[in-house]
Amino acid sequence: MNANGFGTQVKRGVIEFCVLSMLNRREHYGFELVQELSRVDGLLTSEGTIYPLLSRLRRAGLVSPEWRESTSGPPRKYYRLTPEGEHTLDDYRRQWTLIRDAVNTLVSE
Amino acid sequence: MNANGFGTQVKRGVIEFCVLSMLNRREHYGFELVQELSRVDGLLTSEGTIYPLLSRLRRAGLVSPEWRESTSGPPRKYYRLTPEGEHTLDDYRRQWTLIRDAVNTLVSE
DNA sequence: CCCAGTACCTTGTTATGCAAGGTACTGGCT
DNA sequence: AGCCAGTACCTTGCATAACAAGGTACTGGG
Repeated sequence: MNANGFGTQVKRGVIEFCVLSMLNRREHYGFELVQELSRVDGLLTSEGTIYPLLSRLRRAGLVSPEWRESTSGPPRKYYRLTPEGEHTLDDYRRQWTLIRDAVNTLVSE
Repeated sequence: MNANGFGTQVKRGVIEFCVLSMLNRREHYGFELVQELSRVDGLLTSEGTIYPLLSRLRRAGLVSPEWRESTSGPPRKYYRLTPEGEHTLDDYRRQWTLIRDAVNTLVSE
């Protein structure tokens, strides 16, 4: 609960920020987000994190989903950012920069 | 719950990292930590965050407290890092660097 | 004499990462 | 035919931590 705790806690909110950014670049479906995030060192995540997150984002009106068939498996639910999602992403970018720089300053001494 | 949510969630764990770093530089008492952290843009925090955090750190053996009199008010509980605390701080530094760089990469496109 | 400041603490609410489990379809191996 | 791994969606329950709000106790100034 300690060795893993730090990563777990910091990821709170950071994951949401990352997902919004990825959806801003191009649309993704949930399973794809899990795989791409897990490939990044330090952001290992799971379906139990991403699917509820996507539901929250949809309920908040930040993303909109669209079912689409796949030739190689079950249908996929693609998500893209809404205008409100873009606005929120801008907000998060500012807050992330603030916090990141604050931490770097406090910690580098 | 959205405008403030991001900051709140990202701070989870980040605050612990900051406190450990500050205690590594020199000993601090709780009220002092609240004031110094609140002076930093983006890390605004409160006693309801810091005191429980210090208790957790003490129970985990990462910090050790020491009461000391003050000439200008109630006695203060000064905390300093234990050797185990220093070890944990090194760990957190590595994890923070990983996550910070991962987020910066994912987000800057 | 009260009120603001310093300094400690706790309780309850809320949010969210994650493990674990469930459904359903496809394709390959034996 | 039978089975298992992979793809893709989802939910429930647990543990954790930030924060608001409230409580205690001492000090010094108006």
